[in-house]
Amino acid sequence: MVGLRERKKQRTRRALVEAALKLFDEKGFEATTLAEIAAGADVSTRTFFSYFAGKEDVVFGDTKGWLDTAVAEWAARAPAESPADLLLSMIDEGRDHATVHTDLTIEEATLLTRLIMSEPALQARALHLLFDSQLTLARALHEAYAGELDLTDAAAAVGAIAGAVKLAVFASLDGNPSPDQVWRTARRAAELAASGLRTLGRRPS
Amino acid sequence: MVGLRERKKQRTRRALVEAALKLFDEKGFEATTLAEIAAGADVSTRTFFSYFAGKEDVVFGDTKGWLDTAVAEWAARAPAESPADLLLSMIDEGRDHATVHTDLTIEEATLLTRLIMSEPALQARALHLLFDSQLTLARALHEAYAGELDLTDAAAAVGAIAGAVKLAVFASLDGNPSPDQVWRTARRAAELAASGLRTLGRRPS
DNA sequence: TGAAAAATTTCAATGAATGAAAAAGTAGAG
DNA sequence: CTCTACTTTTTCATTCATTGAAATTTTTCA
Repeated sequence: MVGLRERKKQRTRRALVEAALKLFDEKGFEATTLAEIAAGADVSTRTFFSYFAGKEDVVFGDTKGWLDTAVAEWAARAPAESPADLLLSMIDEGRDHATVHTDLTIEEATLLTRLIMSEPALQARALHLLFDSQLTLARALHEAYAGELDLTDAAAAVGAIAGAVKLAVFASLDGNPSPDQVWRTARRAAELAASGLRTLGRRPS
Repeated sequence: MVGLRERKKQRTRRALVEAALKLFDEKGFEATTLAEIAAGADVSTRTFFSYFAGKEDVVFGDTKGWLDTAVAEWAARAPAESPADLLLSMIDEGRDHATVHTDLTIEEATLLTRLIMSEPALQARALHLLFDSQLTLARALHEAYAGELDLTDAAAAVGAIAGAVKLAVFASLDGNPSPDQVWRTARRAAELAASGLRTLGRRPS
């Protein structure tokens, strides 16, 4: 089923991503022009746009796609657990999910992180992506726990966990933590949000 | 100290904002060109950029400025209350703060909300703005509660409250709520985050 | 092979954003 | 009032992202 055409397209796509990442790394996101990326992948500038909707999309690849898929899967299981527990287990499983559904090397992942951290445009895009899936998840939970959880509360719950994790992880990123440390930070933040902030105030671990 | 020069600049700025808002309302954000905005304010296109860094900035005005100011003020008071209470009181006071420090009519505010809700680019920008001040606030809290609250926990706390409020409010916006209802939603979401999500699961109010 | 279908390239335009130099307007001294 | 220093605005020219359309090349398959 994977004819020459498909194979070629995949190759071109990868070439574009690699060329782009290389250039972004070397000269920065802003300073890299689409013309250069296209040249690096040996295609015309116009062709770039039949693979990606814009410069930023090279960086985020199919993030939206698998975020939506993951959200749908989790939501489907919802009724089995309490909202809080479900949200927590998502963090844990997200870890595996991420490693499986992403085809990036550690180096690439690190580079992407650095890029997103430093480029405002990418940061904004990332936040937007995250926000959208939170909304999707909230709606899904609202459906899943029909009658027990109104949309606003579902949104508040999802937002609280996601917000806690997001900000905690980001804040911790300064110290160049290992992926493992990042996940630990995420889990702690999620626990904190689930248990309530009132438990705060004294020295944490 | 308010010579002709200053007055004129303020007038031009207001003219630009008004022209832009009018056009955005009529034809949408994307469809409006800078040339049209400039024409509407009777200045050259180039002049637009000496007032705003870009098209999006017309919409957000000095949001970043007063967000930062507000954050600084709140953080200064921090040691007086527990982190959770401080965060909660920020919601309440934010309401007054917003009405005082904003020079928009209700109609304009409504229009801006609609715009931001519908234009992805503006949404992304808004999220980014919010994110930045959360980070600032988290750092400020970390300083304020020196020794008692590590940065990651501070970030988690701020992120949880802000995330809950953000998503809950956004989700509730579908029903064209009154400003008052919006603030109530915000407060409920904040309470929820502060008390912990585990309190969820049964019918809320 | 020889189309039909799909992808790529070329060409042309629009619109945002920015730099630089020329032109207009404003403040203040005399 | 009027000249000069200082600011702002306007013009002009350019770069770059993004998009549409037509022409061209590739791939697929009967």
